[in-house]
Amino acid sequence: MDSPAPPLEATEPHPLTRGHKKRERTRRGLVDAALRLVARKEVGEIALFEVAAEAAVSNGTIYNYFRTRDEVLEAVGIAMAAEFSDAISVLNADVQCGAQRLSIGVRMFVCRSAVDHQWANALLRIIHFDQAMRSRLATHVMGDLREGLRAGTLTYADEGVALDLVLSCTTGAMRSVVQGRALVEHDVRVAEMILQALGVTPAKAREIAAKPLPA
Amino acid sequence: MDSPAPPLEATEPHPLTRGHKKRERTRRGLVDAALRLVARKEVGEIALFEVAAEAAVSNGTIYNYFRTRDEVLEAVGIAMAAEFSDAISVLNADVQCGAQRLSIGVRMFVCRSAVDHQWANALLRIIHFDQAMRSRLATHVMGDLREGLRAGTLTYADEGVALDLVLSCTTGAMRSVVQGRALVEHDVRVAEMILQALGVTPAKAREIAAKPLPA
Amino acid sequence: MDSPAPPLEATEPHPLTRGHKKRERTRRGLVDAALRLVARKEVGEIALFEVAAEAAVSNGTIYNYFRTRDEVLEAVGIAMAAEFSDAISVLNADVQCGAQRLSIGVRMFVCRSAVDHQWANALLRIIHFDQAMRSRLATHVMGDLREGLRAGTLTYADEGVALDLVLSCTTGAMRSVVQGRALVEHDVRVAEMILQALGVTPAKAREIAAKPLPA
Amino acid sequence: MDSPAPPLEATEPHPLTRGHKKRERTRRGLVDAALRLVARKEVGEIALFEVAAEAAVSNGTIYNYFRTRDEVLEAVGIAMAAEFSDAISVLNADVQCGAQRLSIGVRMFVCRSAVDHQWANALLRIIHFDQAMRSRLATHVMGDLREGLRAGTLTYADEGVALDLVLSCTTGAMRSVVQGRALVEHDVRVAEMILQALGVTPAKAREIAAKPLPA
DNA sequence: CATGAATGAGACTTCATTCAT
DNA sequence: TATGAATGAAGTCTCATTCAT
Repeated sequence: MDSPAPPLEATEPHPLTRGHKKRERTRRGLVDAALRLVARKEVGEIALFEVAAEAAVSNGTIYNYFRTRDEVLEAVGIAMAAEFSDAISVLNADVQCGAQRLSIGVRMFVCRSAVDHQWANALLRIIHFDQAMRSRLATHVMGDLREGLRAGTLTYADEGVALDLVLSCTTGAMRSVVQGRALVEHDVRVAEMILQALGVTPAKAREIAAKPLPA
Repeated sequence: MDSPAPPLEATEPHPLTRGHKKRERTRRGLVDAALRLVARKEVGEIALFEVAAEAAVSNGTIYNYFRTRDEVLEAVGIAMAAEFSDAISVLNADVQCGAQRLSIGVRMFVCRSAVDHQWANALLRIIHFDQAMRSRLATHVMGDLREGLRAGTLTYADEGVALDLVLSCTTGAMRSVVQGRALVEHDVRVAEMILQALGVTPAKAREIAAKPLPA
Repeated sequence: MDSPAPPLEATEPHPLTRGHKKRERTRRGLVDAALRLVARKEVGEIALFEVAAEAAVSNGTIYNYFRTRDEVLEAVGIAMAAEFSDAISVLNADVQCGAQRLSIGVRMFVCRSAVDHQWANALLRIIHFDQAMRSRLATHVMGDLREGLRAGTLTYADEGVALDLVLSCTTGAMRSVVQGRALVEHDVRVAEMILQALGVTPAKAREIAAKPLPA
Repeated sequence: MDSPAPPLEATEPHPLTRGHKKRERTRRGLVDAALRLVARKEVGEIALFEVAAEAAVSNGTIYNYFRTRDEVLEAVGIAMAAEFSDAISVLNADVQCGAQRLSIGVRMFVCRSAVDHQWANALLRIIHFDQAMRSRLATHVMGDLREGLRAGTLTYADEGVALDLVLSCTTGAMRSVVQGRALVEHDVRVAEMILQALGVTPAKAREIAAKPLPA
């Protein structure tokens, strides 16, 4: 996956085939299996026959769906990215304020990490090796940053640096949580500091960060 | 970033042997070779015969110095850690203020990344796979954080979260720089935001972050 | 090159079935597809799924017509042999003299090779791997040789050696032509030398070889 | 080996290494093993692990000497070619007359085929798949042809066609012999016909072909 | 019959590690 | 101690063949 990543939407090649229902199910099974493995071990250590075994299919079946090992891992990245987009869209539903949205996003990621270590590990690993994943997340964050700037809630010198900060701190916190260094209200603390870094006053930051998460 | 660089060489078993000078040189050559490779490719992709070739020794020679592949990589981590200690010691020389020291540390890491991508890549990769490395950095940062808190310059709710933030943001910025997203005064911007996150007012943060780096 | 083309179709098991027309068409499509592939690559390198793709049928369909990969290739040999019989029958129409018939046969094969490389390649490959093909050609040649001997036009010590010579030289020339080493009147030159080898005087050989080919 | 065959002399990479005696022995063992296999089965059917087994080395050892499967087969072609050059040089030692040399060459190849089927099979297979081999043989034959033409012993319209004829007939005869269709004095008969094809009168051809072979 | 997903044996290749020299 | 040949387990990928739909 170091390769220049062609733009692969990749999910409706034979929409009209007969057995295409089963096909999609198997493919999904393979990607899910791979995701479970990514959650457990380093990407480079995953053998394809493990993926096959985890998905309960034969060794060669993988190659009915992916031309190469890298294509499998790429599909994993894409799948996870899709999930994020969904998850994040839900969060954004009602909230208008950019700073608030940021806070909610950060906290949701941290909280989910605490609850679902597998998910968090998979995410962290994929962000590390799949550049595309990073930029997908960036898109969402960027929107919130700009909204906050426009509304005057946020102040920051450079958008790129701000984006970096949000992403790095969130993933850093997720890693901490996964590694067992979670605290009470870890999510709130992290969000608070991020907001301060983005120019929100400590008091206001504490207030925004403390708001209850949407159900 | 603190503490007078502890002597972390940890590898003088036979201080009085005859060929012991040469032995150390060869060993060092191997570790350096490995470091150069780590700078270029993912740790998991490095083959031992590449290390041997890079160090211009034979395949089997490696096993006169290391029992296993992992031991080689471990040594790489230790070597890099030693270098940090050196690098950081220099920074510590004259500055007393914790916030100031933090700022200088962050900026030095970011600046060096801009100048020496190989170094930065190696560091980022090693932090990722070698847990020990991370805690070594943490020690230094922690000292500065506490000093800042004692002096009243910094305010933060939780030390662990603050530590995470400093480390994540710094490595995040390094990654950005390595990937070509560097800006003018990137280091200053990042330090500024980190200070704000740690409770320093925007004005004061700007002032501290803007101070010239020690030669 | 002799004998009125024996009916070598050998594959009419159910002559009265309903879908039997279509069945034969599909089968023929498969064999033709295989032939096109044989013309392009070495027999051992041809994968069945390529045959299926080339014939625009599904993977498994092949097994409704052939029990095994080798059966497919065997059918290819048989099909090509049938074609030869046809091609050669045409030549036989009017000519009586064995030497003349030989000359015409050789020249036709060489000329067609120049015009249709695919055909030549397929033939050369099949002769190489399918022994049956070789003996089928031999039958035709043998007749002409004997006729020539009886008529006193040809003189040769051993029939087997003469046969070898005719076949080897003809296929050798075909290979040359396919590989781009064709000359003007290549066919005539080759026929001439073969006739000389078979005891025809140079002058007479030249005369026979130069006769125009039947339309 | 379909690739454009780089000019590989390939036999003195590390002439000064310590264990290079053993190295050469192992390499030779591998090529010999491969040759034995080529004599038994089609080139495309030879698996590398068979070569390893035949040479009594481990699977991976092959890759200490060859980068890829094709390189192994290429080495086989080169080895056989070297042997030919040697064999043929010996024949040429004393004989001056081109026609005579041709006759001797053809007969030696046919006779050796009768005695050593493995050798013949290997040669036939390699000529078929390794174009370089063919041109190497051609060089020798060409010299004799030209000498014969100059001396007036041979008469032929085109050198290329004559070359084809000599090579095709000789290999054709070798194949016959290997397949058990050998006759008494097969070699003499073939040489005789080839000479006739090259313009030698039947009487003279018989005389030249019948000369005893050099010890 | 056609389809094409699934199978699984088997091929190629890599590489950490051992060991005789 | 240095060398580098040998090892063999492990992994990636191909493809003939089967079978439920």
